[in-house]
Order: sequence, then structure tokens, then C-alpha cells
Amino acid sequence: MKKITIEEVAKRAGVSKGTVSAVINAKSTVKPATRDHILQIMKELNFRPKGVARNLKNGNQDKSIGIIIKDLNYPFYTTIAAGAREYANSRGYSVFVTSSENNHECEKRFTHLFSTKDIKGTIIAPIVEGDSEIEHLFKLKMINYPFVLLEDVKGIQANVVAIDNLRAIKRAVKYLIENGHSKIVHFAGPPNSSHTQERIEGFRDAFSESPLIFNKQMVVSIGSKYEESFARTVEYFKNINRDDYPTAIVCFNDQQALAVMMALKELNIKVPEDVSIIGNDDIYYAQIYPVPLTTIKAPQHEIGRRAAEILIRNIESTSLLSIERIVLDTEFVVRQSSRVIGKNN
Amino acid sequence: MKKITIEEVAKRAGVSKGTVSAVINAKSTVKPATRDHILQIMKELNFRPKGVARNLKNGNQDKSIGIIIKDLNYPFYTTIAAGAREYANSRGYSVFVTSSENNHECEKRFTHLFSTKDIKGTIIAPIVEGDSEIEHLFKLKMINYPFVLLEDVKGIQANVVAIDNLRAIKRAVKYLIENGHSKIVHFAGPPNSSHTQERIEGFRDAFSESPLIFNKQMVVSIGSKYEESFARTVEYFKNINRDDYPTAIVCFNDQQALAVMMALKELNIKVPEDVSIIGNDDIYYAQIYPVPLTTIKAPQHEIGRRAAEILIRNIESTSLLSIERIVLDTEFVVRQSSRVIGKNN
DNA sequence: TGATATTATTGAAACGGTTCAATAACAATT
DNA sequence: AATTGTTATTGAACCGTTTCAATAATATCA
Repeated sequence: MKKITIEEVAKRAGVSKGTVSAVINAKSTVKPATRDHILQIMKELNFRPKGVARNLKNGNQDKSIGIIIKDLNYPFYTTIAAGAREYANSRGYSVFVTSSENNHECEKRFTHLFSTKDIKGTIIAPIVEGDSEIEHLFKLKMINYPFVLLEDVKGIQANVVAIDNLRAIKRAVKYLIENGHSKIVHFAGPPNSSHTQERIEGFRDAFSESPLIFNKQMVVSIGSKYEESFARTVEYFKNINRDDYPTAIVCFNDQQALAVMMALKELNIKVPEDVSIIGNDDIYYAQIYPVPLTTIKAPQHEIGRRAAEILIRNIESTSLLSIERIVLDTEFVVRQSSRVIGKNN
Repeated sequence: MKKITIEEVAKRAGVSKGTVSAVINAKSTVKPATRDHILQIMKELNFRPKGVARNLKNGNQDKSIGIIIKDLNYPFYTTIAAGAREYANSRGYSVFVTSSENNHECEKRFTHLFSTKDIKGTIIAPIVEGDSEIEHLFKLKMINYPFVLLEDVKGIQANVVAIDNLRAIKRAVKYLIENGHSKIVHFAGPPNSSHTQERIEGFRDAFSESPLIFNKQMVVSIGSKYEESFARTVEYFKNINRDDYPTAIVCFNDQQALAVMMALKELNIKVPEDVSIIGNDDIYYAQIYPVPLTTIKAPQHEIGRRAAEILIRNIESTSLLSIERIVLDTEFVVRQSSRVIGKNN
């Protein structure tokens, strides 16, 4: 099937390309009759002018950036995106959001699409699984395409804005230990995720500096999707004696923590009386959880803002800038899903 | 400052454009030494090849669609986006999400950007305030750019996938009346929003078919942003006698309902014993609200899916398709934030 | 060393629009 | 009917890449 170009429309309408172009761009110089006629032909042929060709001549002036997050429905990520958007808007940039759905192919596709569509730079929450493939990032570097990662990626030098999950978890566990918890368990996230690994490490590390000793049984992989986490939690508790219940569970993230809490409710296990629950992220809704969630607050907004700052600085620089790496602090916020043991309480 | 093109790089490297192009595209025909040299120059000049020009030659093959929602952080919209994404992905399309933040200028900018970047079609949650400007939509129609609206827009014939908010609210109010509520109030959303109007109308209509009579005092405008809604709710209750408290509040949406609930908690007013609360949307978190929320469930996923279906059908059609308009049903889901009056309860 | 095969590079054409100076068509004026 | 002014249309040049047949440079072999 023949491709329909402005040329084709012009031919069919018996006018020149220039006139058709004038119609498309609503130039007032076109005689109404001609205009209507051309419009008619355009409709008949279902002519869609290629933006690409239009932009080429004009030099593509628009200011826009992209952000690739992992989940469009998880507030942690959308809040980061919101932070980026606010800053970007203040600098006159539009932002395009995209979700990789934790799929590496998606991530690759989007980095390519963003650069290819002349979106001037991209913030990427990279998928880091084992020794993941990073050729696409090298490609971006080759064409000097500005980007900022929201997590370290082994093997590549790039701008990063991140938080220290390992230390954050460690602090939370220490808090529990110091407050009398003796049976602490970590509900780990999806295997192969770098976040999962980091958190497991942080969890383990906390013990090395405490009287308690770590053992592998303390880490239970239950994923982070609602149904899965819910089911696994039920299963976990059904398989142990009441006496062996953990006094505290450190969850992978707030999303998972919700599933865990709902499961405990179903099992008639009380939070925090029977078990303390610690989340991670501090998403907006954590405050209204069945029991308001004790969690590790990540400065989501700031992450987005800082990433956008670096990105735009790079976009607007005519020379290659040196690489920046920023690690932001988290905050441990105690709400009602955790309790202190052995003291007055 | 001179613009840097492939030409410039070629000149500086003492090679032809073709060779530079080969390097950019990782063609294996380039001699390593040449390659390195060119790469070096590219870096020095901070050369960023224009995607626009690359695509022009290649005929821009990628399959992608856009979606403009109103709020990146409100699950109602991100769930619609997720529905659209799932379907689009299954058809091989990538989706770009964008938030207008309820700002008309943003909406206009994005419709333009999407078409201009050769994103093949766009789903738009349009901002409809009074007689809003719709020239940008006419422009899309002129260039036969495929789009689907998530709400009717007066004055334009276009594909629409929507829900009947008016009827939904009406049904909810009738339910309350039938269940013994006599003092019902509507907490309306942001003024100027079409949603707000629709819901007010639906609320009012419900009375015309009931023994109760409507009066203007029953509609209270409290916005939908957390702080604002919270403050206005407190204010509202502080200004009326305990005897005059409404028995039920029909909220603008779930987001607002949360603020209302939190305010009531602060005021020590019990839900649903003292006041029943009805939400709207049924966002994911409504089930875990301080009291699980009775609400009107909109088929968010399906909205997105159906819109994407129509969109892609139009994108892939070589001829102009006839316009579709789909109105999806809502479902009234009773949870624990509402109660029945006068019966056994 | 010359002939041949292989590898690397060139450069003109192409992609599909927009632009704008030049020109054509038409209208108004004398 | 010729002149001037105004409005509408044309078409060639251009935007910055990629492509690929043609050619140049280099390696291999007899």
C-alpha cells in the first residue's frame, strides 16, 4: 500500500505541497475554497502528516524529558515522578512517564524510544538483576544522551541519585533489637531484584553488631505482589507454632507490608501486639494502613527533583559534564505497627 | 553557538558523514582505529545526533501511543493507564504517560507534543471547565490524528470511553434514601470541573424521585486536595449543631473521602455510626481506608483497555473510521463506611 | 609483483515535511 | 484597457540523518 505524503495530497488536490502545508499549519493566506478542498482530500486519504518530518525543518525546539519507572501503580514511583515533574515544569520542560514493568526489554525499548523521539534526556529506574545487560546504556553514552539512574548499575559510569537501602534496613533492624525484639524475620521481595538483595544484606549486617545471630531461616522470600505475598504469609504462619512466631517482620516494601498485614488480620494475629511490622518506602497510604505503618521513609519527591536537576543541567550544557552521584538519606518513622518489648509497654 | 551535526563531526574527524553514521549505528564495517577516533571527536563536541533526522529516513516504524491523565498520583488514573498499557503492550505498542495536572495549557502542549513526536495516537482525559477551549482537539482532527477522550467534550465529535457519573451518584443517593437516611449531604469537588457538576446534578436528581426534597445547602464545596478537604470538613462540622449533622455524606471521590474520614476521626465523629461516608471511584486503597469505604466502583482497567482498543483500531486503519462512544457501567459497592438506618441496625 | 579478494570509506540520493522569495491570479482604480 | 495593489500559489532549497552502490585502500595469494 502506497504511503501517503503531503506530495500525494497535493497531487490529488491539484495544488503544490506548499499550499497543503499552509493548510496544515492554519496559515491564513489560503483561499477558503482551496482550503476546504484540500481538507477534504486530506480526510479522504486519511492523511497524517509525519511529525518527524515537520520537526526536522524546525529544529525540534521543544523541551521535554522522560522518566522510566518500574510500576505506574506504585505510589513510591509516581511520587518520584511527581517530584521530577515539578522541577522540570519549573524549568519549562514537559515530562513523559513510562513504565518498564520490571521488564528489561521494556527498559531497553524505552531508552531507545526516548532518545529517538528527541526527548532531551531521561531519568531511569534501572532494572538490575544479577549481571544485567547494559548495552543500551552504553549506547546512550555513546550518543552523549543525558540520563540519570535512580540506582547504581554495575559496570557503567553514570549520574545516579539513590538512597542507601542497605543502611536504612540495618538501622531499622537495630532499632528492633534495641527495643527488645529477639525473633526478627525479613520478608524478602522478588528474587533477582537488586533491591531484594540490598535489603537482605542490610538485614543480615544488622546482626553482626548485635548480640543476636543471623541465620538463613530469618529471610523468607514472599514476593511483593499482593496475592502472592498474602498467600505466602498465610502459609508461613500456618507452618510454625504460635510460640515460634516472630516478634517482628521487616518487610520488603510498603506494598508487601500491606499484604502481610491483611494476611495477619485473616489469621487473627494482632499487629503490633503479636507481631510488629516494618515497611519500607513510606508511600502516601502507609499512614492509613489498617494499622498505620512504621516504615522507612524515602524522600521520594526529592529523589525526583534532584534527578531532574542533574538531568536538565546536562541537557543544557554544551560540553560533557562530569558525573554526579548523590545518595539521599532515609528516615525511620515509627507509627503504630511496631511496638517496644520488655519496657513498660 | 554553532549547532553540531554529523557533518561537523565528520569534518573534524576528517571522514565522511557516512562513516560517522556507521559508528553511531554500531556497524561493524568501521576500522577500530577510525571508530575510536570518531568516538573521541563526538565526545569532545558533545555531539547528540538528532533523533528526528534519524527517524525521517527510516520512516519511523515504532508503535507507540500516549495517554494524558490528570494526576499521576491518583490511583484512579494510573489504573486506567495500566489498563491501556496492558492492552497496548499485547498489541506491540509502547505507551507514554503524561499528566496535565488539571491544567489546560498542559493538555494542549501534550496533544501537540504527542502528535509531533510521531506517537501514533493518544488517549486523553480532557479538562472540561465550562466552555473550555478545544481548538487543539480540532487540530488533531484536521491532521487525522487518532485520539480517544475519556469524557465527553462539548462541541466536538470524537471517540469517547466514559462512565455515567451522574447516574452512578443518583443510584448511590437513592440507596441511602431507601435505607433510611434523611439528612444527606454532598461534598462537592473542585469548582469548574465537569466531574463536580455531573455529580452535583446526579445528587440533586436523586431527590426528585424521592419523598425528600433537595435544597442548595445540601451541596458543600470542599475541593479534593487532602489539606483543603480536611480543613473544610472540620470547618463544616464546627459550624453546625450535633443534631443537625448529616446522616450521610456523598463524597466527590475516594481521595476526598479519605480526607473527610480523617477529619471526622479528628473530630471524634464515628463512621458509620454517626455519619455514613460514600466515596466514588473505588481506588485500590479504598478497601483499607480507616473504615473500608462504601463507594462507586468505576471499571478503571476496562476504561483504559477499551480506549486503547479503539485507539489502536483507528491507528491501524488506513481509512477514517466512524466515531465510537462507549459508556461503561459502574457498580455500587457497600463496605463498612455506610450503614442502614431504622432497620435492625 | 601483479592479480584478486577483502575490508573500509565515500558521497549523492532519499526521507517528508516547511519556508519564503518569486510569481501568478485576481481585484480595484484610473 | 492599462496600471497598480492585493491576495493566493508555487517550487526550489533546506533540515540532519541513513542508505547503499561505487570506489579506494589494504590484505592475500600465486
